[in-house]
Amino acid sequence: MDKIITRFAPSPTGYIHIGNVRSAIFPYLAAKQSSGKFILRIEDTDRSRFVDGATDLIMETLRWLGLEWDEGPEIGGPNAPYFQSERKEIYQDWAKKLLKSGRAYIDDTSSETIDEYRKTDNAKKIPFLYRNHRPASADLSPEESLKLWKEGTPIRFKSDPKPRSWKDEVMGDLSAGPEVQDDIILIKKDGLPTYNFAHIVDDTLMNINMVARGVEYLSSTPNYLALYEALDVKKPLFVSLPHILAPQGNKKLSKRDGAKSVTEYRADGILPEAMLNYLACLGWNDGTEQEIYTKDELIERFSVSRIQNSGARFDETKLLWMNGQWIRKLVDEEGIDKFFPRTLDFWPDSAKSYDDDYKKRVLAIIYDRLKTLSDLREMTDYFFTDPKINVDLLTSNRFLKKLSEAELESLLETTISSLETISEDSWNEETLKNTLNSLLEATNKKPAELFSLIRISVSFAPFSPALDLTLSVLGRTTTLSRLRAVKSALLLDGE
RNA sequence: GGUUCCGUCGUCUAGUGGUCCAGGACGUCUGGUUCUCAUCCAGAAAAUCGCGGGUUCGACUCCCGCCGGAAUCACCA
Repeated sequence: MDKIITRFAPSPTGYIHIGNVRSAIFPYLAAKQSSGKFILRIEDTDRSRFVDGATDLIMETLRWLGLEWDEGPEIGGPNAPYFQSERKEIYQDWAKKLLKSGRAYIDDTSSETIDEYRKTDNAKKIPFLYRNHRPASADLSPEESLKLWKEGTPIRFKSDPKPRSWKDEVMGDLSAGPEVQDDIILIKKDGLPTYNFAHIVDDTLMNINMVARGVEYLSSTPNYLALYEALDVKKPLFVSLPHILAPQGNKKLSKRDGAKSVTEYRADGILPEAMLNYLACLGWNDGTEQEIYTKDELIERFSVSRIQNSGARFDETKLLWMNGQWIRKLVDEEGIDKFFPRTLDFWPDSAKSYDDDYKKRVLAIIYDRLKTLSDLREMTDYFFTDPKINVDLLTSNRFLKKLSEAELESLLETTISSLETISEDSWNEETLKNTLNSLLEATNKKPAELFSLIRISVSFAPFSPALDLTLSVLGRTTTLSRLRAVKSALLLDGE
């Protein structure tokens, strides 16, 4: 297979959200699969939309997802620089080539005049095409144009409108008529190129042979085709990526509908593995029924031809499910010790004073009910701090409400004395399980009653892991003191 | 408005003329796992394959028309 050299070419206008990160993921997978190259190029030719720090945000996102680039900012490479703003002369040289071959012209028509053209055409109900209004300078000889051009004068492409057809790896065979081809701006008044021109120059220079971008570029492709021809350079493979749709409606997901940045999900406790997996499988599948893929599996199975050609809706619920799957997969495969560092930012404040070893023990019994790492904050508080005793919660429990407070108190008394017989050294899951079981027999209570009582007394949480595990991690001292505290509270309440 | 693209369960999708009265996953519901919540397991409901014609012995799959949705029409990318 030919090596695929491709690129992700964002504009530094803000963060990357889930709606546009696919145009990084898919080309990355294609490049890696073919042992090719994935290049990061920053398209910062529009200085009015430039946002400070956006490039860092973009790089951070790519790195978090594990999409390392082979050439680009901070890494360098044979085609540096990778910021378009630093490549101005290159584009101007290429534009001059077009001037020289008569395929471009200098044009200082004011935007007011252009607006007027547009208005009159609209009034006449004919589609506005700039090539119907070419200025006199379009007829200048190449030598004159070249001599007259100076920075500050825009350069326009002299289009060659005719029916064009091309192949898109996702959409299939496409075609468009001459009516969509026009004299597009190559070099702007500020001397910088437009995207339309710059990306073709850069892609050519960087030997890029596959261009993946959103479907919004589909309608400009005929113009690009004309440019490739006029420049006499090789065309890349075109890959059009359908949009990701917002949760409601049929519009593409955008920041306006509150599309979160990819890294915001990191703060929410989403694993990069899950995010990559989810995003890759949104609008792509390998034809099997597999749902969970590692990055290496994605690289191995990926194919552009299996990218869906209609838009896909972003479904956070499924992402959450997938994240839970990944938490379990990673812990089960790599163990708690290796997984633990990922959880560091997500423990409740009350956990601060506890050592890693204790937190790991908590994690080991709780991880299989996490959907996100941030669930840790709500789910583990009682392991680190004594819960607030709430007698009502206890007495209104559906299994306990048929017992009187006196009965509950005496049950607790029995439990305490029974647990006291376990020494500090033998306080573990197994002993606890046995003790709890004999307690069940001795008291002649249903597990629903006895275990609910103990569980609630010790946690006052809506749920907890299995009782023997919970008590074993809490430890002898804490367990007993919490049970005693509830017993006294019950006594007080009864008076 | 012109041009282009798209159209299978609520959602993501499998499906390239018969093996599909349409399969999987998320979500929902039910049951099981000594208490809870979750996991896990078992099961259920859920798509007249956008609509209408045609081709064919046979169409979700091919052709035509229509409808619906989206994208684009910048000295933005």
